[in-house]
Amino acid sequence: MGTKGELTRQRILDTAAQMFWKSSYHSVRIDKIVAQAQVNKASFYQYFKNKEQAAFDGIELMHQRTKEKVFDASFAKTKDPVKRLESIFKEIYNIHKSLKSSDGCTPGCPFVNMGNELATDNEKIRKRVAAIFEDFYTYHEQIFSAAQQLNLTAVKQKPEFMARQVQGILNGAMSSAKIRNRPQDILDALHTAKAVMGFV
Amino acid sequence: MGTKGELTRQRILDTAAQMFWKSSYHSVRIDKIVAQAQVNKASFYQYFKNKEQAAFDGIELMHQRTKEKVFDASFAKTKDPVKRLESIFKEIYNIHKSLKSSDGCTPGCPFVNMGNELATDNEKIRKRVAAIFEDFYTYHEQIFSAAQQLNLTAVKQKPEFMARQVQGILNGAMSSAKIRNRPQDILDALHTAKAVMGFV
Amino acid sequence: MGTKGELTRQRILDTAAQMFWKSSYHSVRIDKIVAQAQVNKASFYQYFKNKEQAAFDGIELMHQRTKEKVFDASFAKTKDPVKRLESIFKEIYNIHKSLKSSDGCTPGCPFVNMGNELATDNEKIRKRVAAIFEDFYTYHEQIFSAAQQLNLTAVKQKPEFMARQVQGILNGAMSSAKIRNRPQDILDALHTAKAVMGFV
Amino acid sequence: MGTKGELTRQRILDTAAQMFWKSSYHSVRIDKIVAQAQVNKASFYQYFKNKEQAAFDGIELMHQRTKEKVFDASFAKTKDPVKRLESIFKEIYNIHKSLKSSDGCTPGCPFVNMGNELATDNEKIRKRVAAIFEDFYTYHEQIFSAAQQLNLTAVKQKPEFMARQVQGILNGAMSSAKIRNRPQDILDALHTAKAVMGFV
DNA sequence: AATGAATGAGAGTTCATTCAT
DNA sequence: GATGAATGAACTCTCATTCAT
Repeated sequence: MGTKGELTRQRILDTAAQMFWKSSYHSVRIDKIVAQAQVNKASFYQYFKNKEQAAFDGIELMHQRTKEKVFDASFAKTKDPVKRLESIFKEIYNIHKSLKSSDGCTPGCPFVNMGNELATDNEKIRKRVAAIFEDFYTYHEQIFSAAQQLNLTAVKQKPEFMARQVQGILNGAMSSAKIRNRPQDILDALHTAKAVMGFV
Repeated sequence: MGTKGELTRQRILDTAAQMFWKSSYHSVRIDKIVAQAQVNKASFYQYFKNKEQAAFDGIELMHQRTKEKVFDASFAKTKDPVKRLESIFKEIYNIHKSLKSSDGCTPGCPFVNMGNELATDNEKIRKRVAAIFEDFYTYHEQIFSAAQQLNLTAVKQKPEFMARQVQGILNGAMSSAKIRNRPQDILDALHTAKAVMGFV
Repeated sequence: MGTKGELTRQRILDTAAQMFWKSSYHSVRIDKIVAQAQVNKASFYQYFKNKEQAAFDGIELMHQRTKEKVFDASFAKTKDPVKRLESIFKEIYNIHKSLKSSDGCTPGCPFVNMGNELATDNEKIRKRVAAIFEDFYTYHEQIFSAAQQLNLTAVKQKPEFMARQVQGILNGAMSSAKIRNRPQDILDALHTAKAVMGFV
Repeated sequence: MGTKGELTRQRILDTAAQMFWKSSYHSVRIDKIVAQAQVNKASFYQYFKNKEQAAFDGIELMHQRTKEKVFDASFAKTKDPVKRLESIFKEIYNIHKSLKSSDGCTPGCPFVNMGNELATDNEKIRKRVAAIFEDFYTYHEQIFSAAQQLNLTAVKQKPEFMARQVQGILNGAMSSAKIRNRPQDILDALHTAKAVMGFV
């Protein structure tokens, strides 16, 4: 687990995931990853079959991290479904705002980025990204179900449907934020998500 | 105008734009474009300074085409704001559905695709894509303004704000459709867009 | 002779010769020549078999021009051998000085330039350049012979030998002027040439 | 220092420098260099940023080699200024004579070749070549100064001026040798150089 | 566990040249 | 006599990947 090799692997993976997120799969070169991670290029291939595998594993790393820092963290803060939703959007907004300050870039959603870039060329990656969104949907479903049970909404949609809509709004907002280089777009979309869910 | 060279340029540009859309900027090789367009590689460079320029011009081609076939066409069909919105989503859905049938791919939004892939690496492209969305916003503004004037909605938001939200929903839905390989996601999002705009 | 086609040919040839002189054979592209000469690229090939032929004919054009403007002009001015030599160097210096003023470049000797660049790769060009120098030698021979007959020098060398030495000094000076971007080097070498010839 | 990579770099550089010398910058292709040096093309780019850098470094290699084998070697042989000058010309002549025997080519001066070919297009290279000649001038200055001090010459010129003249004669002679494919021209010029310096 | 070095395949781009009108 | 358009071949340079130690 905490062996030297495992630490090296983690460093490479972390570096790669960040770089893919902030730029794109194709425009990040192995050379740059290993330079940034301060490892030899051959070490990269000791831990990853190829670039695709690093991207694949990198997405999963981002998944776990997003789960923990955004979704689970938001759920841990409060039981109120509305506040949970607010927290999710705000956490993502905060990340983007601080990245824009430090790096000057608004990277958008790592899953949408990689998914959109590779979906039609790489079925394996497409499916992995799709699966990650399935996981995120469960959080939105919980929020909406709870809101329905607590009579916090009059909207009659099914939670599974609503979950996809809310994640779609969030994804659209992150693309917007990236393309317009304007993190605020994420926060703006929170209002829309709440409106859709019937959270007055 | 209709000169032979201009036709060749159009053929290359059309081919390139389609390929970039269905795959991605980086994974489309010049070799493949010229093979598909049935021109010599040197001809490509007679008409385009470089790959980036072809992508740039290709985005603009898609912009004009989308404007014409989706937005203007939807506006020409009817004056009813709700129906106009419905038509926009449905046109896009139809395009995706038919592409999935013919090519097997769900390509998503060409502007989001290229924007997300290149935004952080290429400011010129990012700005061009952002400008295209500004143009699309004007349609949504018209729709929402008209709806307000016709008392078709009780929502009090500003049209400029609402326009961005609706386009965001649409973009999110196209990403979803691409990543899940499910054009239906676009149609599903129509319901959400209408809800947000207060179109009962 | 003065036909339209002949004029076009002259314009191309003149342009090409100038460009080869100021840059180099390989770094001047046909595209640039025809753009500068304002002719269609196919016209270039109507008048010249290929790039090499244009260079070949261009050298000959420069030869005729140099003969006329530098050597014959210097001989026409005076019968005094020393003044003839001085005039040759000064003419060449003036050309370089004025080119540096107008174009910012010190192009050196067109024959040495092309000869040095192509001699080992292109025997045809090498021989042509060598032949041009043989022609120039005759002027220097005349100068030195006359000086000997007029007792203007005590140097006993053969005129043919001396001619090569003087042209060598001149060529060395033009290379120096080009590489150091300093036309004055040509004028400085006049002193050396006179010393070698025994012109006190 | 003597690492494997450094040896590879040296092999590439040595090969490139020789090829540039014997042909020209533009007519030597990377493909040919790597074939000759028996390395992969990518290895070339591991050690050199680009072709220009290889040429630049190649010039410096030639500089060091010429310094050592021609100038320093001539100075090491004797303290007599006249003999030192003779040795310089003779060494260069020998190199050319032997190259003509082995390769059939008379390559001329590597610095003049590259300088003349690139001076007007590439300021970086021009300056480097000019700097190399500045270095060579110091040897000629030493020779002429010593000759003056030893009363071996009656010529009153300044050593700095004389140095440029002698190197000019040498350069002119090497161009002549190359263009006429006649190494003897270098030896002939020795007589001229001595005459100019007043070495009877 | 790590690294210096190498490489096949291919990327984007440019060139001199020719075709068709 | 001139031109718009096309092209094969080659160019410089880069990439993901592997070898040898």
